[in-house]
Amino acid sequence: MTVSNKSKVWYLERVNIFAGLTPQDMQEIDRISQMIGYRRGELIFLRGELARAIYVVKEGTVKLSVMTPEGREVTLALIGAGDLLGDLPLFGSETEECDAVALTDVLLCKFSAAAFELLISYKPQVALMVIRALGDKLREVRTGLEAAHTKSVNERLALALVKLAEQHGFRTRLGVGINLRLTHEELAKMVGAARETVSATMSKWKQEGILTYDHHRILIKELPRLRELAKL
Amino acid sequence: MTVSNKSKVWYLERVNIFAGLTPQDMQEIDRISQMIGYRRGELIFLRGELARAIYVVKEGTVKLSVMTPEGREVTLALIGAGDLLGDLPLFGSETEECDAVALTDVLLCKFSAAAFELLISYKPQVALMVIRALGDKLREVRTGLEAAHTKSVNERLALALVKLAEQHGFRTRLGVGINLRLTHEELAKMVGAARETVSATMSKWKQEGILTYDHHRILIKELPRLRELAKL
DNA sequence: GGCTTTTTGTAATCTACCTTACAACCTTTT
DNA sequence: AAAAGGTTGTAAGGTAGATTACAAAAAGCC
Repeated sequence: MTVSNKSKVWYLERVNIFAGLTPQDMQEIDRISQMIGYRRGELIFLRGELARAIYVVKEGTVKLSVMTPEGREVTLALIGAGDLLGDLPLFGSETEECDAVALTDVLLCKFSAAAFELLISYKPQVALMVIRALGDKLREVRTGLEAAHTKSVNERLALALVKLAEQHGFRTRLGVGINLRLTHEELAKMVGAARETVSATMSKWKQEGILTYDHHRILIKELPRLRELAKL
Repeated sequence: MTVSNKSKVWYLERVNIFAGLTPQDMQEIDRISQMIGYRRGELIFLRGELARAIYVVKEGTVKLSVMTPEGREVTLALIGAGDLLGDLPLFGSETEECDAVALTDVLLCKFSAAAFELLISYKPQVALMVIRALGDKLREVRTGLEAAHTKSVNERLALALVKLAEQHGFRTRLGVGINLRLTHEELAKMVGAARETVSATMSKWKQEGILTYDHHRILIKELPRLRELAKL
């Protein structure tokens, strides 16, 4: 599903990677990129595919995951608006290293490897922002690894929910809502746990009034208590 | 311990980040950088310190770790020759996010944040190599996270040893040696396990002839079998 | 060479969490 | 409306691996 090429600039202005560029620069970026939309559930790329393009997420969120040889899925990251997506040769890998699926309807800005590389070569500002974005990702995954090695499943779950609330949540009168239609199964894959354990803990927290959920929509009612539970 | 400033160029030539630069470029890098040595066990920086410099490892290996609030240490990565070290503002963080300790005697090439940023700004080639280096790191930590979420302690230990053999090992007639003076405690912090579990497994593998160790020096005798055990 | 400190080996508990197993429910399809 | 498929709640049983606890061995230090 390819979207009209007009007025991408409007979107691009609020993207991290391109922050602080002049309108002319934005038009140049507009020229060399292409807008692509995906529906919830659609596949963006698969592990092992030739990495021919890099994407910047404009709207929506993308799930990055890998399949173990035994067929278990592990979610490595959720990529939201303003983030980079893809493992292009530029980043040191010929092929994609993860599967990418649209978790919501998604709007992506697509660059060919060559175009992006060229852009970086004569817009050092963009290079710096890419470096910063990668640094942020690295830090986030490291936090996840630390958690996996030292925290209990419940602590990791609380941590994941806090992070979701911060990065994808929206304030309401009753608390922070998360609109990603995450099933307990999905949460389990994010924290590295069995779905049953996640269900048990979620329903306990629901009873304790820390959060609610319905139709795969989570509402965090007491974020501070969740923070405590995450030992953060 | 600061080392003489002469003839750094000789070293710099074999560093990933600066691969493919001209001799003039190397001299420019020589001019804006500073060589620093650390002894085994010395502290390079601590989490929370202002990140004022970035380092490129010339020789030796550095351990990156974090301390949990409860006082447990988690090893996040070993940084070897040619790698980047440090969380400078450029990467999106004002302060260092980890502790860095010299695991062997180490020789580092130190850049001030400003100098490095400037270097990147007018040497896009360097920017590309930095991006590649960060991409590699990211992929490595993701593999670790996947392992933490799906593999058993023994599989993770086997995996860590295979990686050590590949990245820090040297071939001998009897197998691949690892000269990092790693105690079982250190191995445990790398794979997220209790030291006792690591000791038990190591001594089992020693008896089975897969590896030996003595004086904290590990010799992998049957790398292929270790790969099997890692389910790789 | 003796003394202290660190590292290793091993074994007996104990527990968090996975696995297995259903039943109820909800959602989408026919 | 019924059927099929996916999601959730809950509980019993099993196990990997943490914890605790020592003793032996090695390494660094005086």
